[in-house]
Amino acid sequence: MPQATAYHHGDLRAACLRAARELLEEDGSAALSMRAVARRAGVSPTAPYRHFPDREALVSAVAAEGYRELTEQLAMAHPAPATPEELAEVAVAYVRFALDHSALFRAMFAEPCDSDSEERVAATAAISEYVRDIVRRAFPGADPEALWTAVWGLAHGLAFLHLDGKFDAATPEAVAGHVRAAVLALFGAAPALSRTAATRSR
Amino acid sequence: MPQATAYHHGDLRAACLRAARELLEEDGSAALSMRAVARRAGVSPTAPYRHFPDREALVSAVAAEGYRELTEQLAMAHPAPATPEELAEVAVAYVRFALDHSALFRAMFAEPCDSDSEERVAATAAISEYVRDIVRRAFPGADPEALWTAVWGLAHGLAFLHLDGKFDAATPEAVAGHVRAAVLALFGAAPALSRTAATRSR
DNA sequence: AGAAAATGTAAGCGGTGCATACATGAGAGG
DNA sequence: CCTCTCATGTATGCACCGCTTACATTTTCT
Repeated sequence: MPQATAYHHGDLRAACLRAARELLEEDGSAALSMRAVARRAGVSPTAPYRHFPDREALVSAVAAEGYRELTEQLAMAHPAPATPEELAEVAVAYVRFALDHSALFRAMFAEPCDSDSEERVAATAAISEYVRDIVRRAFPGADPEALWTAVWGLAHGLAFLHLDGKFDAATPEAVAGHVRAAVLALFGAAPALSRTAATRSR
Repeated sequence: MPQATAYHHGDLRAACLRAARELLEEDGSAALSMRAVARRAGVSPTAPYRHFPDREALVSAVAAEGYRELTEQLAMAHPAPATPEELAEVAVAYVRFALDHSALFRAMFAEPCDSDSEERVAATAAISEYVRDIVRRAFPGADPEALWTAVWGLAHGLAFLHLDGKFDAATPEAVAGHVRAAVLALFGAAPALSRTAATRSR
């Protein structure tokens, strides 16, 4: 571990990540810039390039942090969801994370990424695995590959649509209620749809 | 309608929109810039500002076009979907649109927008209405507000996850099969989940 | 101690959004 | 027909951006 001096920072990489997170939390609308990160870290504009080859690498690194935190939040919402209500709570946690850390969430999913960051793909693989396990436990009989995709997609889509202001997101409670209702409606309506389809095919 | 001369363009606003669309289609990774649009339209760098107060206004205008086109594509996939298979086809069309016009789709949904564009909110309202109507027709008994939200969210989430390379999107057929399977799995698995929940609650 | 590698700085290029001031020409009022 | 007005174009300039290249400082290895 390097020593901190007047000239050398000591742990600039970590300082950059911290600065980037702070900037994202403070101004969710502004795009993250290398120079702003450098300023925040109290260092010359080009210093961060010693630790991140380009802007995308920095974004990928903070995104990877975000993936890990999101996974934690989901686990905290319910350790092993099995009922529709419990699954809905996990979806609520997913959407809440997106709204509470909107800029970070956008960095994680909305920016085009070349997926060249090893740390990043590992973190996304981890969250995928987590959702997959939930679904496998909850739906022993179904096709897990198709179903975990659908569940993740549902939560992800609701998160993005809320983020973009397509739905009312005035209060956290309103959002939670909305997401819960949507998830439960989809699960609850499926039998009705199947019945309808069966009736029509007669 | 103004006349075109050597000095005055004639219909620069439309030319800017066309140029913006072309740039988005050509290089889906680069961010749309006012100056690039101006160059493409063969006009000075600041000329577009006469027709769009800022970059966001231009993006909103092309996004509004995108919403209308997306709605068309959905209608073309199936005029009045009622069965799970038909609904899945609409979802496939949604995801295909996102992948075929990835930069446009990102402009429509991934960029933070202050929703100050009247044209834009009207176009999003139209697509919302379209999905709502589909769901109302297909699910006469269910809570329409919650359910159309869920259906849109599902398609939207699958689109974004594919766009971000979270799933294999090598061929259009693979994507279509994936989306179809996900939608059908969610609808098909719901009864199984209910049964599981009922069993556990005993 | 001296060489080499790591990590910082300084300067500069071409790009961007956008504000401000100026140029052009089309259409309305007389 | 002439002039005035104003919509629509241009020119210029500022601050910011990502990133490169060259240079300075410090640590570490031999």
